[in-house]
Amino acid sequence: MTSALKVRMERRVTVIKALAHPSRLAMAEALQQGEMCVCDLRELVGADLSTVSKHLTVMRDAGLLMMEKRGLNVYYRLKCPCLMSFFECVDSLAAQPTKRAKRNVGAPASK
Amino acid sequence: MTSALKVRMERRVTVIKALAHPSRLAMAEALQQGEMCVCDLRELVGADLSTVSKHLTVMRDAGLLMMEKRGLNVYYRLKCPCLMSFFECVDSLAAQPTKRAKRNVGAPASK
DNA sequence: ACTTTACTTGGCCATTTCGCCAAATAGACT
DNA sequence: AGTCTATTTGGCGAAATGGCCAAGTAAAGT
Repeated sequence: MTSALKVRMERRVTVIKALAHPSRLAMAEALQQGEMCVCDLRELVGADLSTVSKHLTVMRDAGLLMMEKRGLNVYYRLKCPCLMSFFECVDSLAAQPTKRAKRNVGAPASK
Repeated sequence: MTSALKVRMERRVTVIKALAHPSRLAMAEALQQGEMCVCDLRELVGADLSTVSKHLTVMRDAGLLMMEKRGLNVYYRLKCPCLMSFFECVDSLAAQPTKRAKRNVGAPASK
């Protein structure tokens, strides 16, 4: 892999990895409706506040989110307009029951 | 997080994780030009053949790729038509220099 | 100034992912 | 039958990721 290609891929991977977790994905989807504060997002995913905060940091570092402190609350919002079509693409793949049969390869075809 | 939401997010995450690695991403991009055999993909990413094979398995399990054996070679091709617009979305985010200042900025250029 | 509320950060441990090597498999060739 | 050649699989250590607790920070209220 050439150095230039590698750099380009690594930049992409940073963004993709930021979405590669159920809680982060759920938060990203929810934020399509508009900004939310950390405590609302915490309620959505039901994890420890510190865990949620770290997830948000990952997404922010990747450039997915903006944060803004107003009063005691910190509000996050999406930075990109294209997540919707991205999710549609992912869902079209996720819908397929494509996972290979694991372990039991030699099983009799009883179906 | 409701159980239904969690399941939906986990399915998405499987697909997204399959793209969340520089080598896998580079292979997915290359496969947009058409099918390639494992040895070609190995040359592209420059890793051990066994490593490449495992990466391909991850993408296949996620439903991103189809495989077909012809003669001695195994050919992989993309299963989805929507990766292009997905990459455009990701790149639009990856282009921004949004990463917060990290601890060690003086990173080595490349290897 | 002290307290509360809303979050972030540090630390630690468990789990997952990655990449190499070595061994197994499968089709083609002799 | 054996022997290539192409690829997959098993195994293992190293590195990255995730989640909880505890401690730190910052704005607001008293």
